[in-house]
Amino acid sequence: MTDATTTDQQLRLFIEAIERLNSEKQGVQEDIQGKFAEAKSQGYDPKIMRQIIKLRSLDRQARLEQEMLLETYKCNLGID
Amino acid sequence: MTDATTTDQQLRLFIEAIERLNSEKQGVQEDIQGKFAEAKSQGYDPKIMRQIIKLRSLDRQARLEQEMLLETYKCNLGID
Amino acid sequence: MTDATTTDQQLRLFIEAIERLNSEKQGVQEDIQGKFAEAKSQGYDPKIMRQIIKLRSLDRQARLEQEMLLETYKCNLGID
Amino acid sequence: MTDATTTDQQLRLFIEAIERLNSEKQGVQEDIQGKFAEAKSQGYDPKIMRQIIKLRSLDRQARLEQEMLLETYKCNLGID
DNA sequence: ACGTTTGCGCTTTAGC
DNA sequence: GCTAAAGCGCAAACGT
Repeated sequence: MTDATTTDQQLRLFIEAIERLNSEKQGVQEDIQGKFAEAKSQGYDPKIMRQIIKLRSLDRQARLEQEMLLETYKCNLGID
Repeated sequence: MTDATTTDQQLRLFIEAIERLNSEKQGVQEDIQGKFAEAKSQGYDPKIMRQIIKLRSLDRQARLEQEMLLETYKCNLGID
Repeated sequence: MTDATTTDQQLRLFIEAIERLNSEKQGVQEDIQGKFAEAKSQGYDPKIMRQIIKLRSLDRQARLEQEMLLETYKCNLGID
Repeated sequence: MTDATTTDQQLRLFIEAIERLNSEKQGVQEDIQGKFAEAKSQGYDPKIMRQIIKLRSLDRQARLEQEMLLETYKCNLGID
């Protein structure tokens, strides 16, 4: 077996692994859409649901930023 | 327990289920990035790899389209 | 004057207008970096400054999302 | 007025100046998108336009590089 | 100077 | 089919 073949084989494995993960991700995405559809069939508005999810995400991010900022201040003041 | 409470509870469950799936999706995405990083450390160019994956995906789509078309014909002709 | 020439001229004007706006944008970006540099020379940490700005932006976004959500609820309940 | 207050005030001014410049930048960005929308409504493909602008930009960069190189030589030779 | 990491812009996809 | 939003890739900025 030549080096070139070995190398190509390695690349092929990487590519196939990534493609498999992409399929997995797509599957999860379909599950998400299924959940939205299910909720919609129960009378919930998907648009509002997305806004709520977005808002909760923003709140989480803001809180994490707060903590990071505090941490940075502490580092700058030599408090560890 | 009032109807309103039941409804809110149901909505909450949908929201949390979707948020959980979002986390799952994010995890898979991180795995993908890990694979790219691993490939990069082996000397492969991630940008080129993405192009390859895209091309293979397009080919796959074309092939699936062909298969769907064939299936449609078969259905139309009563062959199954 | 042919139609083709007229069309090309119009496209050219669009392109040049956009390129000019891009230059303008780049100029503003340089002003921003100048401000960061000025602040840094006064002893302020650009990293912390960026975090503060980011945080204030997140807060603004969250507030806007809140208002949008409220508005959507009102629409759904037929309150205008 | 304490030093701390002075410092905070100065930081605040920097932050607000940068936020104002960010708004300005965002405004220019919106103008750009407006131009693209206008071009699109005239039948031009924004995607292709972006490719053209990118190409012209690359050419310009190469030209600027040449000019910088020339400048470097001039400095090295004491010509200014 | 390089590598890492974050922010910004584009592309694509989902909803109307 | 179009508009709007979310995810992704790229590039610039920071730290080492």
